[in-house]
Amino acid sequence: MINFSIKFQSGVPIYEQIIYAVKKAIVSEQLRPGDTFPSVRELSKDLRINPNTAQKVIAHLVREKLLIIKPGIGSVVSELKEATDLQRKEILDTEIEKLVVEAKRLLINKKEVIDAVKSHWNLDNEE
Amino acid sequence: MINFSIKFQSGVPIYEQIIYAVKKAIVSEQLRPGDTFPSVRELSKDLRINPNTAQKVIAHLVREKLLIIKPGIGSVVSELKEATDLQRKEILDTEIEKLVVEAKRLLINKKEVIDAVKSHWNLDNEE
DNA sequence: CCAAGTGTAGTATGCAACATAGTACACCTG
DNA sequence: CAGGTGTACTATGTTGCATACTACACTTGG
Repeated sequence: MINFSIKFQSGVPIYEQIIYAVKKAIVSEQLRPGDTFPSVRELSKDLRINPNTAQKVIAHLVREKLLIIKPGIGSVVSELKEATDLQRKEILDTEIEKLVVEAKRLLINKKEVIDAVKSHWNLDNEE
Repeated sequence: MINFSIKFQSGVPIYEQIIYAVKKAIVSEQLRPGDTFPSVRELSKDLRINPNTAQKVIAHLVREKLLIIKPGIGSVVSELKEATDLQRKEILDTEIEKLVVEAKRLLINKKEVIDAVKSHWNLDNEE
């Protein structure tokens, strides 16, 4: 049984879209630590994607420590981990800089951006 | 003469890196409206990239209305334009949601994120 | 006028990523 | 021990990226 939803859109790799959907589900507590996660074959069948693509998704999520492999069983949602210094720098420096540059070039106010952050922080329950 | 700097890093398309560097230069006022921008051939020579790639960069920037073509002359930095509703939605909804999801999964505080936004907003003069 | 520079368009090649299909193996569970 | 699990291959087709090269219509500046 699948416990998150996806609407595929072209232009973005399928496996990235799935990974993001899973992260969103975890962050919004639709998926909680300890919950079982679909196996490679189950995921590929339910989402009608290739087993290789499903395997790619799970491998990524394991490498990012969002899933833990239970040999012979499947995988399980893990507890959230603190960011490494490198991950922290990537977000707070690189990613946010990109966001600010794009906002500034489109003449979007600082307040609008910060309000949007606050807004998304409090409700991650979209559709 | 090139009036912005780039350090290429692998994994990201060259043309995207250049586009971003130009945006950053404009936003930080190292490039101002009316300034002349390198021609396709000049850009390809100075950055040692293929003319096609340079053309791709300029075409993108023109389509985003950051440059204006002066036929026979070259191109010129344009005034910043207000975002369309679609661009505004893309940033304030999609992009910021992605940022928040990634921050939350890495247990980064809301305050840290907002402070980083404020910080990047005031000084775009790195290195 | 005209040489030189401009943007633009086209063909072609090599490379890598993405998604697909199919097969196979070692492992653990029930 | 049958069946499910993750994992690892090979292979194909498509797409995007970067390169090389040629060509054309345009405008500038001498």
